[in-house]
Amino acid sequence: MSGVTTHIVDDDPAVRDALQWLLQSRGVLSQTWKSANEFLTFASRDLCGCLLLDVRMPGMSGIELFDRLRALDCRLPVIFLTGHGDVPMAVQALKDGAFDFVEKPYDANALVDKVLAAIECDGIRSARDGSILLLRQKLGQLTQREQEVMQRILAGKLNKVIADELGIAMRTVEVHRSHIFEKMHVRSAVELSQVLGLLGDKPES
Amino acid sequence: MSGVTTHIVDDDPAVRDALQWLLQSRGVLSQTWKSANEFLTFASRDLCGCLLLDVRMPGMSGIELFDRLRALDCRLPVIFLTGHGDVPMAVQALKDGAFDFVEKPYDANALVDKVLAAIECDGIRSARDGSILLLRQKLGQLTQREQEVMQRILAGKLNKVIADELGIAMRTVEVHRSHIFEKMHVRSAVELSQVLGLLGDKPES
DNA sequence: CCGGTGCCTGCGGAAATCCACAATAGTCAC
DNA sequence: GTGACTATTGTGGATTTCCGCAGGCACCGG
Repeated sequence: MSGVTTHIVDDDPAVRDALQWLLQSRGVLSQTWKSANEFLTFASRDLCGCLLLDVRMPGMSGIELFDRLRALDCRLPVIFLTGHGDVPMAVQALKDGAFDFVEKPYDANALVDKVLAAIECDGIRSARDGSILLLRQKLGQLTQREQEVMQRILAGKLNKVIADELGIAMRTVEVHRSHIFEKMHVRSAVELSQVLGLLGDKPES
Repeated sequence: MSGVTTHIVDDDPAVRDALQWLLQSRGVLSQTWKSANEFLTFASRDLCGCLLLDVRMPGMSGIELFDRLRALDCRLPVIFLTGHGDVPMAVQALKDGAFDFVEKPYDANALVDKVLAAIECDGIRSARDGSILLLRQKLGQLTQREQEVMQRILAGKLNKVIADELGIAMRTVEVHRSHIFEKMHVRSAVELSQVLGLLGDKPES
């Protein structure tokens, strides 16, 4: 597990250093990358913190890196930095889920504030993602049959009906039911439906 | 109930007419307003469609109108139109929840597409808002006591425990329970918790 | 005063849930 | 083959839920 780190991707060494120094002066750990590709080889789903991304770079652009990260299911909040941005580009980036879009030259204090906000936002997200992951893990422990039964329990069906639908004895349904509760760490169908409520919701922020 | 309408707010008559004509040519009904104030007197929570908003206007600016509408709980998706926009302004608007931010001169086809997207988005939102409203209405029909009981049912407590906590007989709890199910139009505690799941979720889109 | 509503309670029974104990059978890996 | 896991079923009983029937008490508006 890599800690909370701000990843800086920029082809200009001076910019990288300035940003790293700025963040360090405010107590924010950071790591720098010379190109989109370099970061991409390192990127994974479970990074924590945020990403400061230059738009215009030789090779892969920041925008393209952004898209690729999304494809890799990397949900790190992204703050774009650019000296040659225009409104449509900023709008598109934000609509695609970027956290912010800042023009160079940037205001140091404001930028740090944005980074801090992004980090906090990511903390919330990753906490929620964690509990969802745990939930999926528990769900994965369920047998095929148990999942079939669970689905019908959540539909509010009586054990008798479920047994009928699956062509098995009511007693068997009861056994599955108790196994489900045990594996999902809940003690009633109500709790179960509440816990599973998290899954259906869209992961917006 | 006013139907799905695109509201155009711009101080320039030529722009208003051009936009209205453009939208009409693509089958989108619209209504025009000469100023932010004029629209504000008309605005209400239950408008349907979208809002095309000029940023720079004499008197109240589009941004300010936007803020006021949010304060009035008017959730109409807003597309900003401006000839003098900059990146920070666009970023701020989008982060505040604007649907889009378009520079003049605009591309006619692209703009109409954005309007259509906004209208569709609003349709989804208003449908969800409608069901939430209905839900709150049903909740409002519940007696004080019934709400207390419901809360404990959702906590997964047994009737016996609930009776104990409220200092009443178990039979009474049962009566409340059945009244709750009846008023909420559900037939089990599981359904109840699922229906109420909609309320807890943030209304993002 | 009377009717309506909300809140509370008891009785008794049908139906459903929960659970311990006990057992059969198929699959799969070691 | 043996052991682990899964699916299945049964018996029997304790507990809980659900519901109709019946009644009491308080408050409030006509």
